[in-house]
Amino acid sequence: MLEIKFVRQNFDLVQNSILKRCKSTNIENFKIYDSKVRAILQEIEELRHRRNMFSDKIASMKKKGIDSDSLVLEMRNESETIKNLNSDLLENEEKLNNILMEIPNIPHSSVQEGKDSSDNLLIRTIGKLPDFDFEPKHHWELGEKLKIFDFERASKITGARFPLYFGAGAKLERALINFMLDIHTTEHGYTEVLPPFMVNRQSLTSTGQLPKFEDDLFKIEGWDYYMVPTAEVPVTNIHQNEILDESTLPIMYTAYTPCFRSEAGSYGKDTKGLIRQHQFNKIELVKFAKPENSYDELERLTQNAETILKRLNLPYQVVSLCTGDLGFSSAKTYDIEVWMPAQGVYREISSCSNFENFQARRGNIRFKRKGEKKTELVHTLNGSGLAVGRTVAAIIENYQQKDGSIIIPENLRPFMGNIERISL
RNA sequence: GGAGAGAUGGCCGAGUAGGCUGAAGGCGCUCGCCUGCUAAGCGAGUGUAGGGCGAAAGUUCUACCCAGGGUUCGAAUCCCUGUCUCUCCGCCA
Repeated sequence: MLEIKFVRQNFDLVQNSILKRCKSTNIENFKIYDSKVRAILQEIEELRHRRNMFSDKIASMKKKGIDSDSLVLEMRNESETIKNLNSDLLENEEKLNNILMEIPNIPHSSVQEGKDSSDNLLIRTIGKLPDFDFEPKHHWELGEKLKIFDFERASKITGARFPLYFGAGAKLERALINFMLDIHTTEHGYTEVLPPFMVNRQSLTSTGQLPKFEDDLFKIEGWDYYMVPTAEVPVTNIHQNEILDESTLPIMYTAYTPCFRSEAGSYGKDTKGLIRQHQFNKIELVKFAKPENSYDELERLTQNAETILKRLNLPYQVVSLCTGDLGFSSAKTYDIEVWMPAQGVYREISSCSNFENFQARRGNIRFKRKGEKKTELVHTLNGSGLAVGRTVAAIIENYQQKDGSIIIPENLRPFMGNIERISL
């Protein structure tokens, strides 16, 4: 959320930034409701001031034994007026707030203007593409042949787009989770967190999934709970409504969670394999940083995610999302895309963002500098480190052999009982 | 699932026969003093948000004692609903 004062004073800039994002959010009514709210508020405050004064007067009259009935009667009416004005106020405030909650973050000045992913800026390309002397197969073909996953049976258990791993496949997924968590905790200094896998409405509002993107979520019927779409939500909300001590910043957490997404609007896209599932595993990196450091922290966080790919010897590229492709809450985002040989394309495997104080304002996450009395909003950042299912897919495709077996990346072997390859 | 107790400022913790209590006290924090360092000690200050006036220091008004309703001229204090925490019983991985 942007600060209401900022929107009021920089209305054109805000509107412009929505245009740059190629979004159609209409904020014209902001001005109307804003001035209405302010006018009503002023009136109420005056009336309340009067009421407070006369209440004191009534108190002292009663003490002295003076008759105050007429004054009481008058104040009774006035209280009624205040009550009516107040419901008027609430109504307008709600409308104003709804608009405010749907305004996306302002892109950082370094973010390239563009309409969609085709305008994203390539930052770097790392690693050597594998050189096959045969036609590389898709991971789902290889995986099903090796009997390490079975999408048919998964759909029987639940429905389309759910994973079901067996044997070395299940182990590979688990090994990667441990591999990633170990590197982030022991080498990059993150604290491991295991959060709830369901979150409430307030938490999703803090991080920006709600109110706008309810359709993307799985909701628990009869509860105010939702399945986590990403660990970003529970982990960022650890410090919801807190005032952090400056000396603890940056706070760095890493968490494994499964992620649940309805994938509304993506029917027909990536229908096969592990790329787009309703449930997938992900390791998340989350930081709470001081404003002046947050862009350095973003670079570091992105590199932390890249480290995993480097250790696995998977080729990838990093792109900076253009304004049109940027997520709602983000001011700047780097996507890390891993090479998928069968399709011959780079696919997103991590998304690392700086939200500046956009989420912090919604979640009321602040810090206090030593010697200062004012609190400030922290900057929040997060990124995948990495999406596990897609990493499995990438390993299978990049490490496939002519005979259909899969070589296990060397650094991962200690986590796989030291086996060197998955074969029939 | 049944029965109780509680929710107050950065933290701990007073305050319920309704009216200068934005809220005692303590801790913490900030500034100053003192002790050749440190610790201790002494003094002063120290909530948040919004609005008015002021160049600023400041000043003034409004709101906030879990949340939302209600009673009342007036509620941290009374009533209702909800949420969360704790204790006991039951059940259970």
